[in-house]
Amino acid sequence: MLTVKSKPPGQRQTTQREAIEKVIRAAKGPLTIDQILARARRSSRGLGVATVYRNVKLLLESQEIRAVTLPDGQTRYEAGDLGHHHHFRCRRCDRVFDMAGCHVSIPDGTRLSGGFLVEDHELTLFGLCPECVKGAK
Amino acid sequence: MLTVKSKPPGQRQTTQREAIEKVIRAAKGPLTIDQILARARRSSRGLGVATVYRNVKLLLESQEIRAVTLPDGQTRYEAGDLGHHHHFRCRRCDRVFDMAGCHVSIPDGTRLSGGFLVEDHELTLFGLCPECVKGAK
DNA sequence: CTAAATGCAAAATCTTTGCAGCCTC
DNA sequence: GAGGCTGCAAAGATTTTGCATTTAG
Repeated sequence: MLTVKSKPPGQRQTTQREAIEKVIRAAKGPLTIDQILARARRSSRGLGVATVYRNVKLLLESQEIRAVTLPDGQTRYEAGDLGHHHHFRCRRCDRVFDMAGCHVSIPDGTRLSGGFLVEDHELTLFGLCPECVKGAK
Repeated sequence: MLTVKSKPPGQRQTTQREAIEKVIRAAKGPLTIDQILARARRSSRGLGVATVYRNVKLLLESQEIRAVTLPDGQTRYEAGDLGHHHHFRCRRCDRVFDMAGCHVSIPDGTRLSGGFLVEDHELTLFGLCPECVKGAK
C-alpha cells in the first residue's frame, strides 16, 4: 500500500479560481468581495458572485487568505502569508493599504491589569493616503 | 411672510428611545443591534428591531454614539463621549470590553514614510478575558 | 391637535444554497 | 467518465423603508 495521492482534498484548478487567487495576491491591500469580483472578471468573463464567495470561503479555510474587517463594516480579504502588519484606510478615497511594521507596544502574551491575557492585536490607521494628501486640501 | 417655526429638529423623548440610549450607555463595551434590542426590551416591551435601527442611526448622526467594527464583522455601538480607548475581544466567550489606555506609538498627525498622514487609529486586542482565563484551560 | 415615533410587514441588500450542465483530472 | 466547479436563480439573513396608528409636546 503506497500513498499515491499528493493532493488529498481533490480540489481542481479552474480559471475562475486562479483569477480570484491572483487578484487577492496582487492587491496592495485587502479587497472586498465586489473588488475581487470586478478585478477577477477582467480575466474571467462571466464570473459570478457565488463563485467568488465560494472560493473565498475555501481559501479562508485553507488559510491561503485571511479576512480583515475595518471600521466601515465591510469584510475584506488579503493573502494569508503576509507577515504581521496593519492597515491604513484613507478617509477620503476609502481605499485600504497594507502598512509594514507594528507600532503597538503590547507584546502578545501580555497580561493586562484586570486579568486580560493578550494573544494578538489588530491596528487600523485612518487619515489621508499619499495621493489624497497632495491631491486635495 | 413670517417664520413661525421655532423648533426645527423637533425630536421627541419616547420610552423606546430612552431605553435604547440607556442600554448603550450602561454597557461595559460596545453592543450589537441584537444585544441592544434584547436589553432595551426589558424596559420597553414590544420594542421592534426597526426602531432600534432607526434610533441607532439618529444617535450616530448626533454623535451621541459611535460605531465600532471588530474583526468578526459585526458592527457594535458605544457611547460617543467615551475618551480615546480600545477594545478587547475574548476569543472564547466573544464578549467585547472597553480597555483604558492607549498602547499605540503613532501620534495622530504623524506622516509615515510613503506619505501617509495618520489622523487617527483604532486598536483591537484579542485573547482571553479575566473570566475565561481562569474558567477554562 | 400636529407631527414625530413606533410596530408590522414589504422591500432592498448581502450571502448562501440548490441544481443542471461544464470541465478538470 | 466521475465528481468537483460554475452560473443562475431561489432561499436566507440582515437592514431599510412605507404606512396606518400611537403618542409626545
